Amino acid sequence: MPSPHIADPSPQDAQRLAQIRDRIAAWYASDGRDLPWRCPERTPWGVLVSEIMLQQTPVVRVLPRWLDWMRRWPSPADLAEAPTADVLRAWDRLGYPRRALRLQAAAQAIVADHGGRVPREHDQLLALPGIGSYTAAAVSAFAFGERQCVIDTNIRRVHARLFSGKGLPSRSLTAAETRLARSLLPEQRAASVVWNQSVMELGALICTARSPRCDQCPVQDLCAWIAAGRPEPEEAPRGQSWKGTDRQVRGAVMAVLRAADQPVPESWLTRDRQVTLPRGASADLARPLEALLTLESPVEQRQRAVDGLVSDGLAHRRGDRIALPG
DNA sequence: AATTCGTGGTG
DNA sequence: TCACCAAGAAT
Repeated sequence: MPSPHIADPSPQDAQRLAQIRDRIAAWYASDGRDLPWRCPERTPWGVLVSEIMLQQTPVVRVLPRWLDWMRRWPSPADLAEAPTADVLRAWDRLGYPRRALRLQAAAQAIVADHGGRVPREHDQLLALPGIGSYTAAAVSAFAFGERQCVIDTNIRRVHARLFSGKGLPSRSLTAAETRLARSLLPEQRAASVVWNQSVMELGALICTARSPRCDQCPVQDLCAWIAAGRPEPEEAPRGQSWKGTDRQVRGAVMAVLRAADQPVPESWLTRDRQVTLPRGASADLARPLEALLTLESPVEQRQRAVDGLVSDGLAHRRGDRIALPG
């Protein structure tokens, strides 16, 4: 039964922790992915963009969007002055398009308050729109090499299994988890960066949520969860509702607006089962519009979704038509 | 603390 | 097939 190394770890625990660090670091050096936001030429801005895009979004989906984005807007100042419609279209289908809005707002704040350079300190990053506790720590650590306690979903899962012997972490981050994570973080800056990065990568590639590849894990023999016989997770995950919700309609409306090269009549977005396409509608407009119009959602729900997008700043009303802002 | 917010791949 | 899941943040 491994103790959680909170205050005064025993020599045994200290030795086990040192082994864990070394092995995971060695595994990361040989098996870690070669991602463009990890290459030596990366910029703090590139790291920040990647962290925002990667929120709740798989790496494979982010890769092509990140490459285009960095070529088009290689600095915060470039993004700051871009038309919002361009930003939302470049975001494409990464999901949660409010992130794109906040990323641009963050770029504008970086220009206004930090001379156009991404700040390196946690508190200053945290003050930027769309940047929370995780992203602030991640940018500070991965872009600037600072010693930060990074806690994301991967790291939480590895900690839960390796040190706490649980199948999965609880739904929300607890104070005990944060304490544990702090106690595990190496004192030296360079070592702390490697620890953050390598544990996160282990969670992403080996210690996965669904079917972990324990046979490939470098610390299999040191894992508290395996020692406990891989017990099932305690609380069942709560599903993310989607079908028949406003989110589904918001997504469909955004798809139409992204594809449209001119403002779209609001009635097309809200009338139930309207199938007549606008005269001269392009093929790009027709496809998502058709998908939207066949959604079995009440007219009132569609109206609510449109209103929500407008009030969130993701869409703009011009008379009875709506379009992307900017 | 519990919800809301997109999108698409997958076990 | 269909929940579940993916480098969370804001409220």
